[in-house]
Amino acid sequence: MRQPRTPRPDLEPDADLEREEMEAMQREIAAAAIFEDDHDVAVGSLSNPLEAASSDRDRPEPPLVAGVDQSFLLESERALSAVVVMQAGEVVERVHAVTPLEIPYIPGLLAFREGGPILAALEGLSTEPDLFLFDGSGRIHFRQAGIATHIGVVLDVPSVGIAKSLLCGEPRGDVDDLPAGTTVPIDANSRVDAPAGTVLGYAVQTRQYDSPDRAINPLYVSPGHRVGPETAADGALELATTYKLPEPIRLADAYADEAKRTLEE
DNA sequence: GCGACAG
DNA sequence: ATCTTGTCGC
Repeated sequence: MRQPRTPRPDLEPDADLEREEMEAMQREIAAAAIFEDDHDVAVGSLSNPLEAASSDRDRPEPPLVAGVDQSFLLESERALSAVVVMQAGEVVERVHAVTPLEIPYIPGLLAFREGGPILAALEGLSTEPDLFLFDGSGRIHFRQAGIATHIGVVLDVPSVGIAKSLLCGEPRGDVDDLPAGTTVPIDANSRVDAPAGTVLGYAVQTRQYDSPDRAINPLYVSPGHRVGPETAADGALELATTYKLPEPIRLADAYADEAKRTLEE
C-alpha cells in the first residue's frame, strides 16, 4: 500500500550544529513531514490479543508498535535510550543503547540532545515496527519539528509524539478534569510556525479518577510523521489499557530506568 | 526588557 | 530528565 521508505540521513540530528543551523534543519524536517495518515496500521485493534482461532491465515499480522524513552546517567554524562516493541498487547522485543550526552536540554531542541541516542538504540532492533511512539512532542513544536517528527522523517517511519506537558499551542477548551476518553484540539498560536487554525495535536485524557478529589492531567499527543492528529490521539487512547501512558511508552520508561540502575550497580 | 519553555 | 521517603487512598 505504501511506497518504499525514503530515509533522510542528511537530516539526522547533529549536536555539533550551531543553534541557527539546528533551527534551519527543523524547518526542513517540518517541510518533509507528512502530518496525515500514510501507513498500514489498522488503528482500532492495537491492543487486541490474538485469539486462538482456527484461521490464523485469514487474519493479517497485528501491527508492531514501538515505544521509545530515555533515562540519563548524569554523573557520567550519558544517555540511555530504551525501546520496547509490542504486538497485540505483548512485548516482542526490547533493546537499549548507551551513548555520551553532547549538549544540554534546550526547549525546542530536544531532538539534538536525545536523537543520537535514540537512533543508536533503534539500530539494534531485529523487528521492524509499523509505528513508533516517542516521549515528547511531534507537531506540537515551535517549528513543527518535535523529536517524534524529527526521528520519523529521518527514518521515514510512522511516528507519534506523546508529551506529558504542553510545549506550545493553545488548547481549544478547558483541559482540567476531562473524563477518560476525551480529547481537546490543540490549535496553533503565534508561538508556532504554522498557519492559524492548524490543529497541531490533541490533549488526550486516557484515564481519570472517579472521585473529584484529585485529577489526572491529559497527555499531549501530536503527529510525528505519516500519521494524522486524530489517528495519533485514537492510537494513544487505545494503547493506554491500564495506565495513563500508552503501554509501549510506559514499558520503555520502566525499561530505561531498570537498565540504568543496572549500570549504576 | 518580559514571558514561555517537550525531556 | 534527575535528586528522593514517606504517605494518602482504593
